[in-house]
Amino acid sequence: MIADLFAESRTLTLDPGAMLLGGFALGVAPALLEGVAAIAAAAPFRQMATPGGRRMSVAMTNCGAAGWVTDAAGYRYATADPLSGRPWPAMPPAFRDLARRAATAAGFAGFDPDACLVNLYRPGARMAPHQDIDERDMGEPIVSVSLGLSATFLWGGAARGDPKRRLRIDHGDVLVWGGPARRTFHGIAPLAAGTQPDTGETRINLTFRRAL
DNA sequence: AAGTATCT
DNA sequence: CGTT
Repeated sequence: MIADLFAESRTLTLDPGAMLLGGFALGVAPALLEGVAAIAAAAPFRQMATPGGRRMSVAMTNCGAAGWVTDAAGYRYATADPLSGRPWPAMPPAFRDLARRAATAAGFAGFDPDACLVNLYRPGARMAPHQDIDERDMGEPIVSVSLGLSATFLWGGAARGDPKRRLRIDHGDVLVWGGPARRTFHGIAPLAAGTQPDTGETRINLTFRRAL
């Protein structure tokens, strides 16, 4: 059946423990973007500094009990926004629900994120390949939601120098990785300029983690 | 090094 | 290469 073939083509296994769920978040994308606006009103996007002193091209904020931060002191999770001293905005129920459903679809039932890093990419913004290794329990997966402008996702291997696959990720796509793929090096190529109906000239990424 | 520059 |  054509519909089944289409549905099949929307899911791609990258490696054992790593899946691209094409369009998985499309239906809730408007609700997610409303949530992002509310979060940014309370905890504005800001370009953090790496421990090496370079300003990141991606602007970030967080919601949930913990938020990922970086500054001269290093990479870590913080329960308060360093800009305001107040707790990060609560994780909207629609965020948590989407993350849990995506994790379950990828074989990680029971995922309960306590942190959501919100990344804002403008044209030229990028994320150099890295591992997500600041979380306490590496047995918990990562759920990454793409909204707005399409991007090129770089999917590497267990070592920094491993070759990277280049995957186009579009509005509503969700990537989930865990288990044997949990420490895979990954990144985002410099964002190409463009316009998208829901987010204008930007890409928004929501990355859900169990941090604490 | 979740950063960049520079060379083959 | 270096406010890792």
